[in-house]
Amino acid sequence: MSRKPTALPGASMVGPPDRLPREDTQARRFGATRLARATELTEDYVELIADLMATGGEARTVDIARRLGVSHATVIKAVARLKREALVNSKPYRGIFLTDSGQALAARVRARHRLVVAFLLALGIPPDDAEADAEGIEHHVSAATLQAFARFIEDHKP
Amino acid sequence: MSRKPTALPGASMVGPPDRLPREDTQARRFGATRLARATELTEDYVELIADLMATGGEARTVDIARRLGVSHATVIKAVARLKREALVNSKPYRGIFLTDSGQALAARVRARHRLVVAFLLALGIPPDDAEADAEGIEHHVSAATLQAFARFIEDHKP
DNA sequence: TCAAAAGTGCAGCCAAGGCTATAATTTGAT
DNA sequence: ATCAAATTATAGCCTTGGCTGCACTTTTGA
Repeated sequence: MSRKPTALPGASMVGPPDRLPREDTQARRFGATRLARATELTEDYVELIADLMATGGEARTVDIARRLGVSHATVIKAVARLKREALVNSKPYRGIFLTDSGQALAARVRARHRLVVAFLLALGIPPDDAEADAEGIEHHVSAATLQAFARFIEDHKP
Repeated sequence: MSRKPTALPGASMVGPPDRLPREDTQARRFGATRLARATELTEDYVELIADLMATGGEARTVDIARRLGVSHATVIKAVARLKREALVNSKPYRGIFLTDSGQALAARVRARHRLVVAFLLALGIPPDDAEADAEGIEHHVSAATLQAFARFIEDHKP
């Protein structure tokens, strides 16, 4: 069978950067996607906490759990992680609060989310699907794509 | 503090279906996104295996590992899971093969991937970003959105 | 006021998806 | 034919993100 030598890391690199999706290119892309996946939940939590505080004045474990559809124990563990990452503060039996960097992240995430939803709506996608899809898509949109979305919305103003 | 009653599951539902994103709606959306996340890797593997077989005639553990940028041990574990899910076949020290349902899934995933990339390109996003973003986005695109993407591409043919 | 309900926290379990290190098998070259 | 290199497999460990069950505070309301 083939047993092709498959270009070792340190290999020559004499030829032109061939136009085929080189292995390491794809590997880098997968790595990036993997990283994005890891930050998805963080972004979801921070965005949700900001939302709860904005509308109800406080973010409680049980509220987050209900909105996310997970058990409260899961939320407590996640919040512990967010605390380690200095995105939230909390004291036992007192609510959960965003730190400054938590708020900054929330603002960024929120803006991006709105833009993605607006874009999907401008494309003519039904609101329910737009919201649902945005939830998953928003975490994987590069700056270039975000810009393109914004441009499209601008060009399709009523 | 507020301590709002938060509409229990079986609750009356007398009032109008209020326009705010109801808790359970959002919870359902998050659940769906969570599910999508769980299937992402499956889809990536199946797509990659199909690709390797199409171009090189076989899919080997080490090839998959290199393309994905993970260790071979990780691949072996993932393949074991795919086997449990009846998407691939494999015998020790022999390659990895897609079952019928594996091939069907691969075909679907591949078509969707191409469509998403084509859409991003049609939007004017640079090829590199388009490819990278598609990798993450493709797993979160509903049928409705996919249709909208196809329509857009059609409408923007040169 | 004080007991029940609601909310919070903790321990321990599971599966997934990573890893390294070690063992086993196959392949290729001499 | 043999032996080294490549490939494949296994074992054991870690973290994350789920869960349930139990214990502990806080809040509420009779």
